[in-house]
Amino acid sequence: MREDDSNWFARWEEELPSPDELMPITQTLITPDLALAFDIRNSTNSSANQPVPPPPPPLPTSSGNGNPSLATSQHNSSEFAADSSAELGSGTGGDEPARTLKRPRLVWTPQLHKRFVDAVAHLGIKNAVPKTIMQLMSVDGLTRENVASHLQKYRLYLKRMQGLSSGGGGGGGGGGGLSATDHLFASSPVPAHFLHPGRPPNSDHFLPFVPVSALQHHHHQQQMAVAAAAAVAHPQLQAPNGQFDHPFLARPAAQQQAVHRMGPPVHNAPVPGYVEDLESANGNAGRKVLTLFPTGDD
DNA sequence: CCCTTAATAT
DNA sequence: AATATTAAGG
Repeated sequence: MREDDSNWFARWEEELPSPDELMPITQTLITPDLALAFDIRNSTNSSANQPVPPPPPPLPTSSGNGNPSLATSQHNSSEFAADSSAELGSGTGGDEPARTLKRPRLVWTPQLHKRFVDAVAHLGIKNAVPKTIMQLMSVDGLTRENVASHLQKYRLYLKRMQGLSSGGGGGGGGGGGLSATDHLFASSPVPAHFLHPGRPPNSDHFLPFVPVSALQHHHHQQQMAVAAAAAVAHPQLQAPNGQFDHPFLARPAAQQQAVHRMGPPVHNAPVPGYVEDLESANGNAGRKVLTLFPTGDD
C-alpha cells in the first residue's frame, strides 16, 4: 500500500551496503565488456573529419531569459584502462572478449531526453541530424544510432501531436490520440517551433542549452544510479503530466576525439555509463540496461 | 557517406 | 513497451 512507497524512500539508504563495497562492483561490471565497447565507438569515422558546422558551444543566454546562467565546463575524463592481464580467461566464456560485443540497451531517462530536445532546439530543425545532435549532446557512450532511433520516434511523436492539436480539446489523455507510449516525450516541453514547420524562431531563441556543470563528485553516484534505475522501474513516480524536475545535474561528456593515454591505473571512476540489472515481473528479467547520466548532485 | 522512413527483431 | 537493427530510397 501507500506506506510502502514512503518507507521505500526512507529506508532506501539502509539497503545499500556501503559505498566502498559498491564501487568495486560497478567497476567490475563496466570494465570487461563496456570498456571495450565504448572504446571502439561505432561508426567508420576514422578520418579526422569535422564536417560539422561550428556547434556553438558558448551560448550567450538570451536576455530576458528566466533561466539562470550556468557554467559551461566540459571536461570529463572517461578514460578507463581495461586491465587485460587481470582478465584471466576463467569464468565466463573463457575466450577473450569478442570484438562483437553488444552493448546493453540505452535507457532514455527524462534527463537524457531533455538534453536531446535542447540539442535539437539549438541546432534547428534542419541541422538536427543524428550526428550533430549526438555531438552536441556530448554524452559519451551515446552512439549515432542511439540518437537516430530516438529521433525517429520523436519525429513521429511530433507529427502525431500536430495532427490532433487542432480543435483544441485534446481532452487530456483521453481519446485515442495519445498513447501511453509517449510518457518519455511528454516529460519534456516541446519547443513551439517544432510543431510549426516553416517558421523559424524569431530572432532570439531562448534555450541556452543546458550547460553541463562539471561535477566531479564521486560518492553519491551509486545512489544516483539507483535513483535513475528506480525512475525507470517506477515510471509512475514521475509526474505523468507535469514536469519531471529533479535537482539532478547533467553530466558532461568526455572529450571525444581527444585520446589521452593514462598508463597507470587511476582511481578515477567517471563511469561513462551504468549497467544495472533490471528485473521485470514480466518475464523480462536478466536483461541489462545502460543508464547514462549518473549525474552527481550534492 | 549520411539521413530518413518503414518494417522488423529483440 | 522501448530500443535496436535492417532495408530501401535520396
